[in-house]
Amino acid sequence: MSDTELQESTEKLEKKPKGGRQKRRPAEEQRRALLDAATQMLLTSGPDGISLRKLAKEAGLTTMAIYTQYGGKDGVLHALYEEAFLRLALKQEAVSNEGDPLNWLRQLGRAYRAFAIENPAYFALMIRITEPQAADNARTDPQQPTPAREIAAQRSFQSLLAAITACQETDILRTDVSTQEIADALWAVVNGLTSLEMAGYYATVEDAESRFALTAGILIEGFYSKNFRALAEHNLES
Amino acid sequence: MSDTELQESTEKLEKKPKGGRQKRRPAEEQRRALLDAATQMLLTSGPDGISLRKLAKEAGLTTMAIYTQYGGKDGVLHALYEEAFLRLALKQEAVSNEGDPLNWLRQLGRAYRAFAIENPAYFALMIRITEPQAADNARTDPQQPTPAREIAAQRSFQSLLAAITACQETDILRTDVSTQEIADALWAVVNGLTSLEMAGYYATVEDAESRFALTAGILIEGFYSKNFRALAEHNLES
DNA sequence: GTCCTCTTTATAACACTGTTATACCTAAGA
DNA sequence: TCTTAGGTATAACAGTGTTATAAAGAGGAC
Repeated sequence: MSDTELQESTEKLEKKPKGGRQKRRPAEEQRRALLDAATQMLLTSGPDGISLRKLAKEAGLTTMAIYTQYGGKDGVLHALYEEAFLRLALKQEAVSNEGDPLNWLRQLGRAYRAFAIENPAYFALMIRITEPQAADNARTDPQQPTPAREIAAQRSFQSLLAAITACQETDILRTDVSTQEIADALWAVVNGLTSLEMAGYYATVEDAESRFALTAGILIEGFYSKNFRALAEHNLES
Repeated sequence: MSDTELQESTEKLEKKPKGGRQKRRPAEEQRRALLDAATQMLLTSGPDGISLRKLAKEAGLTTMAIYTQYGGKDGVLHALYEEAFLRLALKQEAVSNEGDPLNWLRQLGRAYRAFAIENPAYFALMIRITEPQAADNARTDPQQPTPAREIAAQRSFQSLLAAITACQETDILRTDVSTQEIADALWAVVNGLTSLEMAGYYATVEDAESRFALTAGILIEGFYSKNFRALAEHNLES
């Protein structure tokens, strides 16, 4: 993971100066120092271990700077949240999309799980904001997207949609179900399995891996096209 | 939901008096008053809205009483957590287990989702403690069960295991995969779908229902036995 | 019934948290 | 250079969970 790539995306979020008046150099440095300290704090102590006062002390600033730069604790968490999705997206995009589209799809699922295992703090943050809070709220006002709803528009979701589309175009997966529906189903399952594993539900890594392979595998097979299903069964018998 | 049933189970958790010396009547009343106030606070303000000071004031006690009765905030949350699983278990057991075992299994899944929709605060609490925290910890010391691991031993899981066993005995579901494996798979999917819905991922209730039906349906079909699969396809064609 | 002991109380303090009001000061525009 | 809008620092505010300490209560022993 290159820092420049992360930096690029982070700078997009920079607030545009309203009146053009700003201490520009120090402001960017502070933003970055703050985010770096927050990242470090997230990795070592988890999402709950982040304290504004410790954060300010770590970055050599006062708490007020956090408010001017990020608007408060929620702003810092949101920035980390976006960085988490960016890191996931980069990992998804690192999966080779050449060759068998079905293998590509499977590798995407494995990459999702691998990301959670490698970055448990980031994963915790991601599903934390995905927490139950405003299911009704989301329905009453669908125009205002809930954090969870944004995920569908995230970069990391694009790889999944592309892989499924490729599988549908090569007559591996059914086309009588929309790409979005298949993506939703696969995401729900992969995320559900990974969440349980991270929560310590499975006793061993082997257990977690076998459950993941079994469940995700069965679901994907359920979306096989008729032709591909016949082909797969034929190959299995011979 | 009858209060007596809940009371029964709650009293099981009562700490046994070490020396036999205790103000018995007031102690039990306080415990209950505290838990009732906590339940009320959970339902109105969510898990984060619970404050020990407000709780004590609501129940007409001081904060110290909470520490002697529950040992602190974690103790209160744990009590609510157990009550949540008890309520879920009662809802699962209310599903009729007569007639078609496959229908029983399907209804159990729907009951899980219905519980979350009817009791969003309880559901939030349940998956909150199921949060990523100690996956590694659980693996290094499998004897000490993680909260998430306890779920498998909970009453609510027993219905699921029973339904799957019934389906296996009537040659509806495969027997080359263990009951536990099927239960794990179904739970991961149903919980994953429900979590996403409660997080506001699906725009409409119809969307959520159709995704639930599609994904859970496909997974269950993947566990069909050969005979039942042939039978199902035959019925579908005619 | 009286005394002793141990537990539960109540009060208050401790060490934090996120947030905000109020001055101060700096840096940019006219 | 002067003015002014902005960021900065200090400190206060309103909370939080937890804990030390002293007063009060109840139960068993005698």
